[in-house]
Order: sequence, then structure tokens, then C-alpha cells
Amino acid sequence: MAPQTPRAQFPFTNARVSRRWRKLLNERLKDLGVTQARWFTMVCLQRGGGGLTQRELAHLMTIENPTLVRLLDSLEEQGLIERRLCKRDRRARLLYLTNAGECVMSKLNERANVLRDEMLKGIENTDLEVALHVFERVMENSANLNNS
Amino acid sequence: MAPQTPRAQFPFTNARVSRRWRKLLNERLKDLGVTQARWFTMVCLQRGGGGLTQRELAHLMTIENPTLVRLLDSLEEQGLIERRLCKRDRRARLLYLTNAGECVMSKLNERANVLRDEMLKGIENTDLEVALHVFERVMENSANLNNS
DNA sequence: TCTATATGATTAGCTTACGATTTACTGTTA
DNA sequence: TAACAGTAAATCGTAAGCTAATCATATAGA
Repeated sequence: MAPQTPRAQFPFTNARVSRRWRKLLNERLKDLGVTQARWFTMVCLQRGGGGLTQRELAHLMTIENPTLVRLLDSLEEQGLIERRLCKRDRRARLLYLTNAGECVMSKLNERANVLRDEMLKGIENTDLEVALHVFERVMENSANLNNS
Repeated sequence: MAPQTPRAQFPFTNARVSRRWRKLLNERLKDLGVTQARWFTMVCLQRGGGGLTQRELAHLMTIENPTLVRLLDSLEEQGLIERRLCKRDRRARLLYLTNAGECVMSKLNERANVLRDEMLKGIENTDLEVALHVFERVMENSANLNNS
């Protein structure tokens, strides 16, 4: 079980919630052939606008480049995204959602929204804002550590 | 980037914090040969008391049995935990920290505590309690879903 | 210009999460 | 007691996270 004080408990419980959300969302998206991570990739790509490079998208997602490469490989194979060559820099690839990708996104988003509302049911907006404030502070603090 | 409203943002940012914590803690425990997940396994075993079965420990950790099996395999190989046969039920294994395991735990805990304090620096206790309250509610809500 | 360094993407290999299946044993019931 | 349902652990395969190393191309400096 997680330790005693709120301070000590926080990282464990945070991780637990994260695992649960991932697991439930994976279940609910499974029949559409998309996982939580792949959906998140598409969300960030849509939000960032087409034409991002892989490095830019990885930065938006706060994951490492090699992790993104595999996600993109599967999404490309499914025909949901496209890697186009960049004329300015021949090392880079520019990323776009395909039409099929755009289409499936509405279903995915709807299911994700339903799950999110179910998981957050009965929680005050003010409490959620406090929680998000805590998250932001943690991210700031950890950005200033020796994480090279 | 994460979506707009606090509600929409919550799951993404939660996951992000979880990844960051794991990554930083892995870095800091690396030279002791222990990962965040293996340390968490030992924490739960110590907290639950020696003599837990694998099923019981997996339940405490809120992870699945196959995940725990591999963590225990590596911990056992490192000589940090022990699987003993159970006399009552020959299917079951009873888990214990070894002496070596107990010894290394104090170093691991200290480093983990330092990291935790660095990451939570400047955050009010009351805010942390609100965040934990949100987590608990999410776990309750998700326990009542179709997660079989 | 030519060489050295930096950068975008990839590959390879490890870890940790999952589900599905298998194996070994327990306990119950016909 | 013999069959059968249930349970503890292990095994297998897949996904998604990481680091380290590699390849191709860009860019900066001598």
C-alpha cells in the first residue's frame, strides 16, 4: 500500500491513476484498433497542426523520439497518419493526419471524453484546478533538476 | 499539447507527471541497480509485511500478476527478495525481503525521499491533500466501471 | 572549401505494463 | 473417490516507455 503522509503518497497514487486511465481507455478503443498512446499521438498532431516534424511532436507529447518513432510506424501502417519528406531539410519528416485519421478521431475523442467524464464524475472544478496547479508546479520543479 | 479545460487536461498531465517521476527516479537509483518499479515492489512488500503471496502483493501494488512475476524474478536474481514455498498451499509462494534487501532499502528510500521533496517543493500541504482527494475519487469512480 | 560538430530520424536492446493461456494444485460435489 | 470448478503462479506475446548507438544530412569554423 502507499505510504502515510500526503507528500509520501502523492507519487504512488498519481502513477496508479495514470495506469488505470491507460488501461480503461485501451479497453474502450480496442475495437477501433487504436491504443491510448496512439490516440494521444493523433491528438497532439491535430492540436499542433499538420506539418510538425517528429522532434517537434515528441516535444509536445513530452516523450522521447524513439518512443514516437514506433507509435508513428503503427499509425502510418494503419493509414491514419502520413510522413512526408521535407524539402528544406532532407533529414526531417513532416507529419500529417490522413483523411482516414481525421475521420476516426471524432469517434476516438468521443469515447475518450465519455471515459474521462465517468472517471471525473462528482469532482469539483475548483479541486481539479488545484490538482492541475500541483501538476504544473511538479513539472516546473522537475525541469530544474539534474535531468540533463 | 494538452487540451483546453482543466477536465480535459487532467488525464494527460497526470500521465506526464507519472512519466517524469519514473524517469528521474530511475536515473537516481540506477547505480544501485534498482529501478523505480523494483523499488516500489520492495516498498509494498516491506509495508505489507513479509509472508505475502504474490497475488496479495500484486493487489497491494494495483498491478497484474504477470507484471509482478517479472519484477520478482529480477529482484530475486539480485538477491533482494526471496520466494519461499508455502506449506499450506503448495501453489503459493511467500515473499520476503532478504537481509541484503532490507539493507539497500534505506539508501533507496532516502534517495526517493529527496527526489520527492525536490519535485513537491513549494507546494502547500492543503493543495496536495486536494490532489489526493481527487485521485481517490477517480479510483473509486473507475472501480465502478466496466473494467470487469 | 573542407573538416568538425550538431541534429533529425532510426535501430537495437532493456524495462514494465497489459491480456490470454498454461500448469499445478486445492477444494467441492456428485 | 473421481471429476470438475476455481485459484496461484508462470509463460508468451505485444505495447510503450527509456538509453545508447548509428546514419544521413546540415551548419559552423578554420
